[in-house]
Amino acid sequence: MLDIRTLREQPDLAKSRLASRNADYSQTIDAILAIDADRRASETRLQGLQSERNRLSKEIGKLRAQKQDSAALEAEVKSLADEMQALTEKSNALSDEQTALLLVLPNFPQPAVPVGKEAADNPEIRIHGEKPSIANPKDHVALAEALGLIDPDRAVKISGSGFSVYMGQGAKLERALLNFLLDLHTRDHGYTEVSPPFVVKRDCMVGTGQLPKFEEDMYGIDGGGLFLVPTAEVPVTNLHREEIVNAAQFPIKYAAYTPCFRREAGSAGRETRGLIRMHQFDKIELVKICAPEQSASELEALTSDAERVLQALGLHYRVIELCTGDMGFGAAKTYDIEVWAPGQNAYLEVSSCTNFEDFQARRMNLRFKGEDGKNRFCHTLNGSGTALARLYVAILENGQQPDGSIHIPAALQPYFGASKISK
RNA sequence: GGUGAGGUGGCUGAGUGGUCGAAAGCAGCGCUUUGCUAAAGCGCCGUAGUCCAAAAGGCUACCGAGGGUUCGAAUCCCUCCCUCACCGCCA
Repeated sequence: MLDIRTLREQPDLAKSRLASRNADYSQTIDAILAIDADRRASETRLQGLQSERNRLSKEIGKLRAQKQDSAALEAEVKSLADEMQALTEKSNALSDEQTALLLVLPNFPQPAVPVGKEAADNPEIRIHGEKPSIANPKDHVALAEALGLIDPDRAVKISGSGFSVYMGQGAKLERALLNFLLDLHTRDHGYTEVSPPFVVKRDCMVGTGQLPKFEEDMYGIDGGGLFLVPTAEVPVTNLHREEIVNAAQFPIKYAAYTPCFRREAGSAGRETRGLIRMHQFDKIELVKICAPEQSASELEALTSDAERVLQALGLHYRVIELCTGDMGFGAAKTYDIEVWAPGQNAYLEVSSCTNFEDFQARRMNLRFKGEDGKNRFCHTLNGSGTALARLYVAILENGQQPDGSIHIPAALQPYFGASKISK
């Protein structure tokens, strides 16, 4: 959520900073400012009446204490009631309206973020390793089915399209990856492991920015009061919502595994083959909470931590920076990490590392006490470390051998218990 | 799920209709004094909104949340949430 004061004091600057996103928000900002002015006028008037009421009520108390007649004053206070009631309702309605609009306004991209409209405009920041030379690479679906690692048909039978079932060695590979990733980040990168609920309240979804704007992409349950988590970002970042955290703990670093549930509404037919885009997938998420001054360098470190996953597994990847038009709703700056998948002849996004600055913190009222004693909003960041299904795709497609077996990267072998998968 | 108790400022905890944003203690900050690894005294010490060009300052709201009664609500009434204890059920 953007600061209403910024919008009020520098509306033109605010409009220009949002102009590079792929929608025009100037009308929304104008609407917010009109509501804000109306709201404040109503509140000022109301507060004047409240003040008058309070003053008269104290007079009444004094008169009664002295056994004197207070009927005239009581009538005067009563005469204020109708206008006070009307102003209270108006102020509340305007306040709700203002908040509702503020919640659908995206974050400002950082000034240095490259301006662009779509994915093709995202600059490549760095590239690691090289594409392996594999003659006539098979794709992961063919490889996995041949080895019995997944069972797509039965997944559809029990849950519908967009779900997967891992079987036998396939299931064990998934479990090995989870343990490998959590160990890597907690042991080598200093993250604290968190195992959160997979269901969260609506307020949490608003806090991290999934709601109210993207409800159609979420799985709501219990009449809309609870949601299946679309990413561990939601429960983990919200752990400290409505808190004033101790700045001495900064940067707070959490690593969490959860399954991720996404409707993927509107993306039917896109990248739907195999494990690449699903309604449920596993992911290790890295979350950081820090002071504003730290967030820029923490984003670089976070991205580096996620890259280490691919380096350790010997996978070729590249890092791109998202342009203004391609960045997520709450993002101020985002790096995507894309791993090479020979069977797809394409790079697959396996991690998205984002600095949200104070956008989420303001929504969830997450603060710390500054050195001057004032409460300030924290900065929040998160990044996948990494998504599992696409990493799984990369391991199968990069590890495929001419005999149909799959080579398991050395770093993963202690977790998997074997150096290859074969029939 | 049942019964009972309870939710007050960073913490403990008083307060059952009026001058209570709220006693007191602890913690924190500042000053003073004496000195020695601390003590005493004094002062300050919640959050948010709003008014003012800004500062200073004023005003309003907030005692789990939301409604209601009243001239006036931390205090009375209703609904809900949460915590604790015991019982029931259960992986």
